[in-house]
Amino acid sequence: MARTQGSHSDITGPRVRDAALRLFARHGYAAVSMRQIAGEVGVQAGALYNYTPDKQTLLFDLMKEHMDQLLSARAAAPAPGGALAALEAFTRFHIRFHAARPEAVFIAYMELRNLNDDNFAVIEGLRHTYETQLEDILRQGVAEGVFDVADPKITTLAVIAMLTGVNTWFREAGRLSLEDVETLYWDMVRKAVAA
Amino acid sequence: MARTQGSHSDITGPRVRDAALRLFARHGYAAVSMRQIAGEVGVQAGALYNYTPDKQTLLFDLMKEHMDQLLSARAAAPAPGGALAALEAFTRFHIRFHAARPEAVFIAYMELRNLNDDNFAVIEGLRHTYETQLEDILRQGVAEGVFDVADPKITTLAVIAMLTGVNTWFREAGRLSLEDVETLYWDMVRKAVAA
DNA sequence: GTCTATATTCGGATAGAC
DNA sequence: GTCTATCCGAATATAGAC
Repeated sequence: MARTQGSHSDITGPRVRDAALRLFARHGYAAVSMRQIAGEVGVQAGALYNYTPDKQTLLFDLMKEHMDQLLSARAAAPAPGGALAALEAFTRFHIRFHAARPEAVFIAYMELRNLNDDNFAVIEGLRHTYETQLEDILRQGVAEGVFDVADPKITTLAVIAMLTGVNTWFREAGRLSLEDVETLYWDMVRKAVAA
Repeated sequence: MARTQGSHSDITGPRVRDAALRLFARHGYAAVSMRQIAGEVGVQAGALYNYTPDKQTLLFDLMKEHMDQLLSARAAAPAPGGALAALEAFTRFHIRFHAARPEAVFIAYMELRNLNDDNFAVIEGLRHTYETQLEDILRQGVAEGVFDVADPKITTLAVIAMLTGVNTWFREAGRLSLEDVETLYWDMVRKAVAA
C-alpha cells in the first residue's frame, strides 16, 4: 500500500462505519472528530463525505442498523408458545445478542441525546417495539397464571435494565462463560416474576 | 441587575456548578462549552476560571460530590440487622436517593469515559465501596439462610442496574408515586433473591 | 471578581485538482 | 474516490484593564 491516492470504494464504506462505531463507543459522539475517524480508516477527512452526508447521519445509521438487527434477530429466534419458556428464550436472547456487540449497544443507549428530533423518534420507536415483545410475554404469563406481575410495564423496564446491565461488566475472558451468565440471570428473572 | 460588572462571588460558585450539572446532563460533557455554562450563569467565559481550574476538574468535582453524598446519605440511613430488612432498606434508599437527583446520577453513569485516568480511579473506587455494601447484605442473607443467591457479585450488579434503571423513566408527575415504585421494585428484588 | 480581547488549536464541511 | 487546501466558526484557556 505504497500509493497514497486511488480508489478503494469497495471496502472504505464499511471501514468508515467500523471506525466510527469503535470511536463513538469509546470516546462519545461529541468528542470524536471526523478527522479522527478518517485517521483510523487511513483517508483524509474530506473523503468521508463520499459515505455519509454528515456526522449526524453517520451516528443515526449506526444506531438504526443496530436496532434493525436486534428486531430481525429476535424475529428469527425460536418463540415458544408458553409464557415461561418464552420468557427464558427472551432472556437468553437478549443477553447473547447484546454481549456480541457491546459497542453498538453502548452507542444505542448513550448517544440518544445526540440525535436530532426526527432521528430520535425513529430509534425510540424501534426500541419501544422491542420492549413491547417482553411486555406481551409478561401479560401472557399473568393470564396463564404462571407469573405474578403487578405492573407489566414497570417489570418490562426493570428486566431489560437488569439484562442490559450485563454489558457493563461482562468480558469473554472473565470468570463466567456467557452460558453461566445467561443461567444466573434467568434464575433471577424467573424468580422475580414467579407466581 | 442593570450593572454588567462587579463582584458576585458569594453565589456565583454554586451557580456555575448548577449550570454545569444541568447542561452536562442534558447535552453531555463534550458537547457543552464553557461559553454555554457562562451564558447560563450570566457571566463571560473567562470568569468561570475563578471557580475551576479547567473543564475537566469541573466535571470531576460534580461527580465526586455526588458519590460523597451517596455514601454519606447511605451511612446516615437506618441499617436493620437482619439481611431481609437490610435489603429492603437498601432498595428503597437507592431508589429514593437516585430519584431525587436525576441529573447528577445521569452524569455519574454517562461521563465516566470523559474523566482522566486519576479522576476515573477515584470515582470508580467510590462506586465500588457503595456496591460492596449491597454485596455484603446478600452474603449475610445467604449465611442466614434467607436468600438463595448463587453468585453475590453478579446479583449485586444485576440489582443495582435494575434499580438505577428507574431513573430512565420515572417522573414525579407520572402514573406512579415514588412509594409505589419502591414497593414494586422491592417485590421483584425480594423474590429474585428469596430462598 | 468580572470584563474585553486574544492566542492558539481544532471543529464540520466544501471546492476543485487528479 | 481521494487528495490538498481552505472557509468559517467555535473551542479552551489566558492576559491585563477596571
